[in-house]
Amino acid sequence: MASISEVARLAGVSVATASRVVSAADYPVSAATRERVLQAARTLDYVPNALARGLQKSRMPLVGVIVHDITDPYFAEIVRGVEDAAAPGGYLVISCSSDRNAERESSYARMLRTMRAAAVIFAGSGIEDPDLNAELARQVAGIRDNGSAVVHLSPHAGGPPEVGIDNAAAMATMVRALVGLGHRQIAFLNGPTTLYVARERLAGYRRGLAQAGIEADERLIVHTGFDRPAGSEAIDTLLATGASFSGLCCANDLLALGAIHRLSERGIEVPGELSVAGFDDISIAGMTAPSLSTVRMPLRELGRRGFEHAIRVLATEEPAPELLMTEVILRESTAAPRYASTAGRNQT
Amino acid sequence: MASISEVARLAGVSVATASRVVSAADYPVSAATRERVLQAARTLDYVPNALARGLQKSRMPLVGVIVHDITDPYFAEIVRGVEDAAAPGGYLVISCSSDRNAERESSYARMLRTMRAAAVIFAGSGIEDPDLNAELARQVAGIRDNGSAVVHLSPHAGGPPEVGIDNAAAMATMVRALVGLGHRQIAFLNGPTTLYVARERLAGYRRGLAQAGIEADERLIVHTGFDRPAGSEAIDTLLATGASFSGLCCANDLLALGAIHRLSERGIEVPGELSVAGFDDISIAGMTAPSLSTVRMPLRELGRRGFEHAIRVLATEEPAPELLMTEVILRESTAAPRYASTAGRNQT
DNA sequence: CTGAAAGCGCTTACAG
DNA sequence: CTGAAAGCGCTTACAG
Repeated sequence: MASISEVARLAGVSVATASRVVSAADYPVSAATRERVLQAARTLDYVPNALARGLQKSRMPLVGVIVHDITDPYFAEIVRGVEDAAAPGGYLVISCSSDRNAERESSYARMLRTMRAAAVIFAGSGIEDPDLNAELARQVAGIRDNGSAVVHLSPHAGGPPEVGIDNAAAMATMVRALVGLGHRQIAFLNGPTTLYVARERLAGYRRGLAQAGIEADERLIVHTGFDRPAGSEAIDTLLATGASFSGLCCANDLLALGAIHRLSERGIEVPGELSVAGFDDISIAGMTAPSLSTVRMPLRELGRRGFEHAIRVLATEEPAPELLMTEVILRESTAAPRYASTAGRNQT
Repeated sequence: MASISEVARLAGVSVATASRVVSAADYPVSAATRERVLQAARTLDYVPNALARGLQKSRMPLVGVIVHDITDPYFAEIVRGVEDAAAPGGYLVISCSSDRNAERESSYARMLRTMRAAAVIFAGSGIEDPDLNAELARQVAGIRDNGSAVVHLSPHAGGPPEVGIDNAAAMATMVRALVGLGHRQIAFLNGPTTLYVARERLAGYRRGLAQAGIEADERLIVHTGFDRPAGSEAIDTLLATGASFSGLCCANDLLALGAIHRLSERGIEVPGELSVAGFDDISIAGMTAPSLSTVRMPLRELGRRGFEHAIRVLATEEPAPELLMTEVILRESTAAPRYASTAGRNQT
C-alpha cells in the first residue's frame, strides 16, 4: 500500500504538501502542485490510512449502534437510518447486538471506546440494573471524555433520550383509538419491566384508560418479553385469568404478532372477536394477515436524526433534545367490538 | 484518556514493559511488575488505543459485511452470525448496505480499506456489471494486498463463494419436492437477472424440472426483483399470461411472501389453489399465515462460518471453500394440487 | 526479565 | 504557497 510519503516523493513535494492536497480540501496549494499530487496519488492507487489520521485526532469516523438484536426489524430499521445518514460523511456503522444484556452493552461500549469511535448510539431502551449501569456509565463517561458523542434513542437510566418519541403519549393515543372504536375492556401486553421504554408504554396505557374514564383492571396487564414467542405465551396467561376484554394493546409489534398467531391457533378471530394493536410499525406490520394496527415510529428517521444529533455534538453545538412524531395507524387487526361495547369475548 | 506511558510512569516501569503486560499476554514479565502495571492501568481506567496498535499492524479488528440491505431479514441474520463469531475475539462488525448498487459496494470497500479492516465479507450475491466490477476488483485486490481477508458468501463475478451453499442443487430439490406432491406445472419467480445467485437458482429450477422429466414452460418464468413488492407484481404478470400452473417456486422468501399476499388479494387460495414455495427460510417464514414452505439456508451459521473463514485466511491458512447444508422445509403454503396433477388453476 | 529507541502513516503548528 | 519536524500511542526488534 502506497503511503503519503511515496505519493509526495513521486510528486516531488513534501509530505506536508501532499497531505494538504489529499486531505485538507481548503488549504491553499498551487493548482499545478495540487494536480501533480493528485496524479501521483492516482497512479499509486493511494488510499489514505484512516488509522494514522485517527491517531492524530484521537477519533475515528466510526459510529457504533448498540441494539438489542440486529435481527429484530425494529433495530435493523434504525441501523439503516444511521447508515444512510453516516455514509455520505464517510462514517462507517458498527452493529452491536447486546441481546438486552447490560454486560454485553458495556463490553461493546468499551470496544468502541478502544477504537475511538466518534459516536455511540444506544438504539434500544436502557435496562434497569444498578451494578451494570454503573459500569456502563463509566464507559459512557470515557467515550464522552474522548470528545466522542453519545446519543440515546430511547429512555435509559440516565434519563430521557436525546432523540426519541413520547412513548407514553403515543400509547395513550392508541388506547383512546380503541376506545373510540367502542372498546372498554382493553388488555395490555407489556414488555420486560426492566426496560425503561416498557414502563413508559405501560404508563401510557394507564393514562389512555384514565383519559377515557376507564378504570384499569390489573388482571388485564401481563408482563412478558419483547419478542414474538413472548406474545404467544402472554395470550395463554391472559386467557387463563378468565377476565373479559375485547381489545388488546401490545407494547410492541412483535408481541402483537405473537399474540395474533396464538389467538389464531386457539381459534379466536382477530379482529372479529378481539382487536389487537401493536407499537413500532416495523416493516412487516403492514404485510401480515391481518395487517397490524400500530403506532408508527419513524424508525429510519430516528436513526438518521440520531446520527445527525451526534454530528452536532461533535461540533460542540449542544443540540437540544428532539421529539419525533408518531402516528396511530389503524389497519385490519382492529375493529369495533362485535357485541355491545361492554361485552368481552369471555363473557358467555 | 490515560495512555500507556502514563500507566508506565505510575507503575514505575518502561512503556515497553507496560505494553507487554497489557497486550502481549504471553511475554515473560515478573509477577510483581505485572501486578503493578495492572494496578496502575486500573486506577487510571486505561483503555488501550486500538488505532495506535492498528497503525503498527496495519490492520484493525474490524470486519465489514457488505449486504444488500440490513433491513432485509436475510442479511440481518447473516450479520448477526458474523457478530456472534466476531465479538469473542474483540472484532467489531460494520454493516454496509449497498442496495445492490455496485458503486456503493465499491465505495464501502474503499472505506473499509481506508480503515484497514481485517476482513471484508460480501454477504450478498455479486452484481453483473463489468465496469463497476472492475472497480470493485481493484478495491478487493487492495484489501487483500494489505493482508486483510475477503470472503464471499454468495456467487459473484470472481466465481463461487468461499463459504456458501449449492443454490442450484437446493432449488432443484425444492422443485422435485413439489413434483413429489403431485405438481407438474410449476412456475418460477426469479430474482434480478443481474444477480449471480438468481441465475443459479433459476438453473436449479430448470434442473429440477429436467430431473422430473418435465419440460420447462418459458411463460411460467418471470424475472423480477428480490423483495416483497416484486413478488406481488410478478403474480400479476404471471396470471396475465394465461398459462396454467399449480405450483410456484420463488427465488427467495420475500418474493414468495409478496406473491402470497397478492394471491390472497386476488382471491386465490394458497395452498388450496396454488402451492407456493420460497427460498432462504428467513425468520418470519415460519410465522406467516400460511407459514411458508422454503429451503432453509443456515443464515446465521453462514455468517459465523464466513467470519471464521476470514480468521483462517488472516492466519494464512488457505482454508478450503465450504459448502453448507440446506434443507427443504414443507410448511403450510404447499400441498398436493386440488385437482388431478395435470390441471392448473387457470384451467377452467 | 527489562528498557531505549525506532517506526507505523499521518497532521499541524511553526518558520520561511 | 511550501517544507522540516514533532508528535499522536502504541509495538517490537535489539541490547543488556
